[in-house]
Amino acid sequence: MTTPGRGDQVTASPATILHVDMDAFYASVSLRGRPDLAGLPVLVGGGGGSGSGGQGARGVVLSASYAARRYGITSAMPVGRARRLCPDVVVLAPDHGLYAEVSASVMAVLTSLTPVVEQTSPDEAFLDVSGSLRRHGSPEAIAHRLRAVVEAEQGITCSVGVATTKTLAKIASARAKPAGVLLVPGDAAIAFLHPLPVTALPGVGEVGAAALARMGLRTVADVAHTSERVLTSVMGDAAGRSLAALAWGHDPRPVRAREGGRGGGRSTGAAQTFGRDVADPEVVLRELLGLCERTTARMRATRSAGRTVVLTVRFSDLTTITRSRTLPEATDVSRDVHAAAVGLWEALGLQRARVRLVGVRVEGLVDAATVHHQTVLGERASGWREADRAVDVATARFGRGAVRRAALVTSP
DNA sequence: TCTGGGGTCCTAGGACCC
DNA sequence: TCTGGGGTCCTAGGACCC
Repeated sequence: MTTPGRGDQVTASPATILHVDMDAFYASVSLRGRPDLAGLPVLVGGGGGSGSGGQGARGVVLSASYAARRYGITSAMPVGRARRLCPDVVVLAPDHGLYAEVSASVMAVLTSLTPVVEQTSPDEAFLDVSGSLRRHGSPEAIAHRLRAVVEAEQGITCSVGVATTKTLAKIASARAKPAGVLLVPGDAAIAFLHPLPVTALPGVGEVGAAALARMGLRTVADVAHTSERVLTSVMGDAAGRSLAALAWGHDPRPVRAREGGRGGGRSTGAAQTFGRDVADPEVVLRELLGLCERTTARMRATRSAGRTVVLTVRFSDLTTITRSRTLPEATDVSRDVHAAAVGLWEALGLQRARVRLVGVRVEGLVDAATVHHQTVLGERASGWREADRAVDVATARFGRGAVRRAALVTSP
């Protein structure tokens, strides 16, 4: 509790929410093991095109070092374009196992400062430190300490925003980069927020910004002084309402500690861009089988099952369609998902279409334990579930690809 | 020689039920 | 025997985020 001294503006709430964001996370982690590359333009990315033919030309930048950013290289940019911007850029393949390890270590540091940690991605988290002030000092002191500990223990830097709400803390951490701490006290929120461009608000991307610009709205202040009715008419109901609130710093969402991060999620899936566009349906179908197995293996590993199977097809002109089918009961059986996906593919009736990408997702995930398997009278117990388990066990022991469906084994 | 892969959330229309 | 409107489910597409 604060002791109200003279002149203390007793404002709504103190700034006790922290947003921690690792700086150029994947690139920084990969560079730890390569001191010879320190300070050089480096990007993590590429890969891509494990499908038939072609070679990594279709990769994008996952993360770029700050030296690389000075050449205009940004994440999500095609690697080819990055190379044109900076011919000397060093391209490293991603190491997701390592990133997961470092991420867990960083989250452990955060959890040592407060139990209220909400991880939102491998390299970002919100903290509510209102219960930790007596033990660890002011929110700003905690932010500086956390930054120092992460850097000392993990050899990578992060930036921290400190504010009264999640959105303000997130905007602040972005403005603190790299390796900084930015505190936005409650009574300074509007002065901080209003001069910023609308794209500073989470949820406003290229399309949203263009729509707002057509009405002459470019800064957060412009949005703040526009009625919610007008905003919803341009941006849609939900986005308009949230925009009207965020522009005045309002954001009631609490920081929610996640229980152990167990296999939650509402959907899961996999997609593959071919190294070269594919016209042969057999190739597409073979890829589809692999994608279904990858997806359902992940579901079994997280003990989830789902009912809606979604097929995604992207054509050579980049137009993308989705088709979905909802099953009578949730499943994690590879064969069920595959059957639905193939049914959706065949219903498209494509003739000689040039396919760039296929994907499979399963939506409406629930805890697999809650799914009751009614066996229809007279139907033989299928055994496919047991077959999947056997594959999972073998894969765990011998690695991915140890066991494959006959259709996946390409003959020489 | 453009634009990956993993997700979340929202919208909108039609079916269907009350 | 005219017909309002709400709720939910399903499907398709799109914006956005990391």
